[in-house]
Amino acid sequence: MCQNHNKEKFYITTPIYYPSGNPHIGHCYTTVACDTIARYKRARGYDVMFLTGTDEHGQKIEDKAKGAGLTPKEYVDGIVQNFKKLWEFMGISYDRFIRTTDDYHVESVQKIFKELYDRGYIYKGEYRGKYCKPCESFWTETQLVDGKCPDCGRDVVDASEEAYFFRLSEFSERLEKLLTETDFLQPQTRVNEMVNNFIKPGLDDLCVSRTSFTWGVPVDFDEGHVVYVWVDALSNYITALGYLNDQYNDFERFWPADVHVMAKEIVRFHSLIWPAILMALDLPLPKKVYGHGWINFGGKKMGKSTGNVVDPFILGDRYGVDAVRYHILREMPFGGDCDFSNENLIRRINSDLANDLGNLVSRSTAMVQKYFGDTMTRVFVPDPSQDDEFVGMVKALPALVEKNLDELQFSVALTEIFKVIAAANKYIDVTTPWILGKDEASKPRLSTVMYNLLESIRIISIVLTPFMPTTMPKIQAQLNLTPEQTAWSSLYEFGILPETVTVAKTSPLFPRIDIEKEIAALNEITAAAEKAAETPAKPKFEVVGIATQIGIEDFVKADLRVARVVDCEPVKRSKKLLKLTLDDGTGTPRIVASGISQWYKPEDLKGRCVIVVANLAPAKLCGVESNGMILAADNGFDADGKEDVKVIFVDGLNPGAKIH
RNA sequence: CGCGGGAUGGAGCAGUUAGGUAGCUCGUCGGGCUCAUAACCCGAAGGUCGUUGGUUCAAAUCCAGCUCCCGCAACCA
Repeated sequence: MCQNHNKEKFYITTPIYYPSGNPHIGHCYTTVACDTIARYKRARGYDVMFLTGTDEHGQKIEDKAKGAGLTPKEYVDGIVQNFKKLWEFMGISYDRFIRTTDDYHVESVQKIFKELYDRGYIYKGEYRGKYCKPCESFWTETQLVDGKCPDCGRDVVDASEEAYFFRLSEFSERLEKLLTETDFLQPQTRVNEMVNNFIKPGLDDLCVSRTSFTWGVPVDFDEGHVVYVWVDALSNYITALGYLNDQYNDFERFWPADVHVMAKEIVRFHSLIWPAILMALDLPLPKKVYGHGWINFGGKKMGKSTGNVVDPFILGDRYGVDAVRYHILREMPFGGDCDFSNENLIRRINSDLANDLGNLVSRSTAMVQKYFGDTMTRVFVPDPSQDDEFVGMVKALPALVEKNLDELQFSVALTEIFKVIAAANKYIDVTTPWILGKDEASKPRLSTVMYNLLESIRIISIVLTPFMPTTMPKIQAQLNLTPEQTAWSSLYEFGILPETVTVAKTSPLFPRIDIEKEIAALNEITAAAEKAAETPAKPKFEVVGIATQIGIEDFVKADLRVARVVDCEPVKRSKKLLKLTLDDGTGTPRIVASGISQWYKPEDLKGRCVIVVANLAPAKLCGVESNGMILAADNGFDADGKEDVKVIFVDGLNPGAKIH
């Protein structure tokens, strides 16, 4: 338990992922990035704790499980296996994997919740919101669609439930200082967003318990309450170290975390809520929170099928896991988003990995064999005009890589490494070994040239190992390097490679890919996958359950009228709304906003007669005051699997006619 | 006037914090080389840096307005 305590520690985490679906390339990015840092830090001699895991509670999981006919635990057990399989496949060297359903975590969360309660940071209050009875869900005003439940489209009612709240508002000042006066949150651009959007308008206390679902950690001192996501999920970073549990005993050793890495959409929780919880517990704060960008597909967010094969298993199988790791880390700029396409992936593999790196190793080892046989002994014959610039670049590389990896700038680090690879290829052109090889007298000079090349390849292979942990050892094996000669500490000297070196030639490390054939093949896979996904989904119309019985007196309250659409235009700043001007027979134009722009264009509606709920209380939607509601039917799903909605048209009837 | 990010040669990006000859990768074209995975090296073409106006000797960079794209909008995990 006390081993390694003379070493400096380094604690890095991914978020715990939500297993409501299988892992995808976005999860891969975060995890591969953390893995690369973890490997790098281990190589530099740190005692590393690399944590990942899954956040398994909540309504959504409960629903998904129900849909699949499983218990929530059965459901997440399956998905979690897929996460673990993917991490193994991707070569992720995590030290610990936490599941929020693990007993020790549950135990700790209950204690943390109680501790916060005892300290007065959690209090019992009332959670108010809009409630949809059939869905048993609470919604905020802003989540409602046309004032209705975004899930089922039915009416919602004002309702409240008893809930516990965390006094987040008390931490505003300390949080603002933390964000604006330290480099806690990286990259810096995210700070403005947090401060302007959340701190300045004033932080509200946070609802941290629920009674509307049961799949979660029970509040042990108040039956019926379940700990809501924040305390449950965020605290994984300390419970996984043994905070308030007996499962582990590393909290003193590893906390505070050196860096929490995550995608930008959950930066808010990690830079506001999590520090506040820690402040309330009187615990040290993590040193850094790093929010990276997203992998997009042609500008679209990932998730839907876009004609790209993005299944990491398929890509890894076809091109090698290291190539996929390399590509996503190389492509993602610091702080920004990147576009992912199979074409770019293949291009990058061909140009960087096959042509530049793979071919460099191949031609270098081949020349040693050709001119010296398997074993070469260097006779030192330098030529400063040819050697010095190149050797200087190689010597400068380790420091550059370290600097950029310390700042999580993967893309820049790789760019620097590949500049040296390009310089090595150029060095071959400048020194023309094939000419030196023709004359026995120039063999000594040739041996120096080849030595410099092999030594630079040794160094390149070491700095690339955290990125490509499978392929680099192959290169090192070709040069017969010992562990001492591949240690990170051996980077700081040019000339570690023995004077007498034996090389082996192997098959290409990164075979070139025929881009057109490959894209065609991938498109076929995509098409097949889409077809498979579509087929069972097609006849998708489900009759939703009939709502609670009402009396005639309830029904007649609704005044339904025929109305003619006089004018219609899209609502600015809204994706779903159309603004309709109706003639309802009263002579006064009636403005109604309706969330149907996905299915109807303004010209589809103009002049047609619809049914309007005429006595509905006005509601303001995206700046438009809506007086009433158009009747429409949820018609299940169309051929593309998208929701289908049809407006009820009653063309030919008199505007104003009452319907009963 | 909700908040934030973006708009730079055919594609993808850097450069904008501290204004001073517009850079990288891929692609295209021409040349070189032949050790190598038809790869490597050199060179060329290609941009009024979204738009309008302002500050300045000088603006991709600073200021103001506008257009378009993307994301977020607090209890969504």
